[in-house]
Amino acid sequence: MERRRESRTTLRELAEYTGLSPAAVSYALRGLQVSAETEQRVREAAAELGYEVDPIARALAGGATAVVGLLVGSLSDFWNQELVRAVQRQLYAAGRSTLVADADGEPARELELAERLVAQRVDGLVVVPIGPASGGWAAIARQVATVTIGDALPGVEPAGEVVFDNERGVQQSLQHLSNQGHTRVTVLSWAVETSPERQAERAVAGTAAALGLECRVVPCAYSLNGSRPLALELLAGTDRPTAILCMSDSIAYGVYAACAELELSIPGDVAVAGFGDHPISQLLSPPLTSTVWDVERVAESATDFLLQAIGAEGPQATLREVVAPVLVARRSTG
Amino acid sequence: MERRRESRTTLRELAEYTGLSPAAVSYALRGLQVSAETEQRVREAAAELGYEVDPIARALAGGATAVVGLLVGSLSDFWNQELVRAVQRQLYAAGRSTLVADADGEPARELELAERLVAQRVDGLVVVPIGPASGGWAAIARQVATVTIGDALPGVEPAGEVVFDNERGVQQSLQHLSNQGHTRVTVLSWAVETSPERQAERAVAGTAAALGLECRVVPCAYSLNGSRPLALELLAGTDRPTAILCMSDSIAYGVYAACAELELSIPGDVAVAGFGDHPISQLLSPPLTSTVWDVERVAESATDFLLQAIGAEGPQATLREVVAPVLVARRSTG
DNA sequence: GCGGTTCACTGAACCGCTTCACAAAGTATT
DNA sequence: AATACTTTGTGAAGCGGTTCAGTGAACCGC
Repeated sequence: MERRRESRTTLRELAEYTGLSPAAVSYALRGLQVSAETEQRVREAAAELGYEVDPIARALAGGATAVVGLLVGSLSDFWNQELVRAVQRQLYAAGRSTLVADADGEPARELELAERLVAQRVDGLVVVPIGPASGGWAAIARQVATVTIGDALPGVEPAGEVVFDNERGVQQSLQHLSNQGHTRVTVLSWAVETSPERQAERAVAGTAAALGLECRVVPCAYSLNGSRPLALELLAGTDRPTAILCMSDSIAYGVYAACAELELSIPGDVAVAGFGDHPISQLLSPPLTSTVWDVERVAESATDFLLQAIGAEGPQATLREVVAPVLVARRSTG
Repeated sequence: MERRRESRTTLRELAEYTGLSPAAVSYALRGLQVSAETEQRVREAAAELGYEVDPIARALAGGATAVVGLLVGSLSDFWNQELVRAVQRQLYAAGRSTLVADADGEPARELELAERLVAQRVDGLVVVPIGPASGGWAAIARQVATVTIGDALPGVEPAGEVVFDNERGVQQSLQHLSNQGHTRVTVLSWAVETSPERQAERAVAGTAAALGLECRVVPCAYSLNGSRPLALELLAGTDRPTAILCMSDSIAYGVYAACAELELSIPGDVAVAGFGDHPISQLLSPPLTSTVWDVERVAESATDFLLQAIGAEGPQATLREVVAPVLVARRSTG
């Protein structure tokens, strides 16, 4: 396409203009080492000439890029889409750009994407992992401030993490289903086979036992299209569960679709509960019972943590926030 | 956070290792100017040393970044979220990363974001505008290959554009509503006040007249939360329309929410039609009548155009694709 | 009035890659 | 055999910032 950059004014030009050395200007622009008077003068000159630092040059020279990588395990999941939007917005407000990468449900792709982001010199990394994270993350976290949302990364002491209290979330959901008189519930969770000890599953087993529920965990892709065929199979079978707990609203949508195809009524024939509470869930018919993980709140904490970590001098203690589940009972569970 | 980049091997090291000059290696890595034999040797050495070019350095020196900017007018719109996912995936397949920016419904913010993306040295720009695009776009398009999706950018001859045949889309929708016996329809469109001559509105007026419909166009934000209050007002009023045509499914969702609050039945009390056909729309009750704009297809064309433009030598003719509307009649319109 | 600090600023090297002008060697042309 | 192109490769100058060692002036206590 043979496009030319319009030549923006450079720091050197600004230096000449102000009669200072490039070094002085560089410092002045960052409020370092120079007298208030000089800083002022440089600022004004910069405004006059319409000067703006070149993020690329700054990055190469070892400075910050003002770009943050946002690595999402599966962008097919609607809740994650909302999360991306929210994080993106927060980072924008903090003057940073967002490099988004989607592992598209392939755990193996995550690390590669992370490396790519690091190569792009992102100042920080927000990871919404989809297990099982292979090794190699430690090296990433060593090079760049990393915050995780949801699952943890193995062998990594991230700068910050926002974790969902899935255990309590599952407990509440199962409790609720049990209260509604359900006894046979299937849990659709994308993570089961990949990391056997994961919270949610332990919680399922424990709580189910306590409640006397007959409970089964079935692995399921993290999207509408992933869950529909599975749900069809599940619901068409002879030992249809009386309730399905989906570890994401997107999964629940697939179940709704399957029910529509099989002409099963919710919650009459089978109750359905989601996780995450996407804005659309309350518009479904029946409105979907779900567990709220406040997207905005999560995004805010994550970016807070990240910005703190980026700003901090040495390695700090891991910042951590556990997000409490809030069950919203709607009509999909009776 | 005081994080150190692990020192990757540099091109200079690779040059020493192979006994060539840095220049030769640089050329070899890009398959330029050197003998096949040398190229081979360099490639092998690169593999041995685990060398990978530094995208930042390359960008600064004037090469390509392999990063594409994706600028979305409103990421609150669910269809746009899907579009971002799709474009992101396509670009990933082409070996490129995506810098996502969301104007968050503020037309004024778009240009600033675009400039930021250009400053980041993106190789190309995909813009999903929300009008009215102010001037300044021409400068952007001159610097970087630009593809638009949906509305056009004023004063710009983009490298490519994917446009929706909104005119026919609206025609079909109104025709359909008319066929269902509706006479008073309100169109919710985010763009009305901002650019009076815009396609859709002209189409509305024209078609409405032809069909003998009493038709009103009301400007509306491009999201669920934006349309709900508006819909409440509209539906609570005395001269409630018999049908509402929403220029995005997200808008329609807000109308559903309003109907639920007011206990109005769809399509009994008011018919609703959307635009874009988000995957969830068919799960609503009643399933939403909408007009399909195939996201994957749109994303593919857009990235195709962009990659061609990036690869091309001189300015080319604008690549253009008009996406035809496909009306999917569901129960929300009776 | 003198060593010792601190403050404000400069010069030059450097980040890692690209590119331009040019050289050496090989091949074609007349 | 002399001239003129190719082909393959080199050296050095950028790209636009940052940073580090160093310099001169001002300030300090005594």
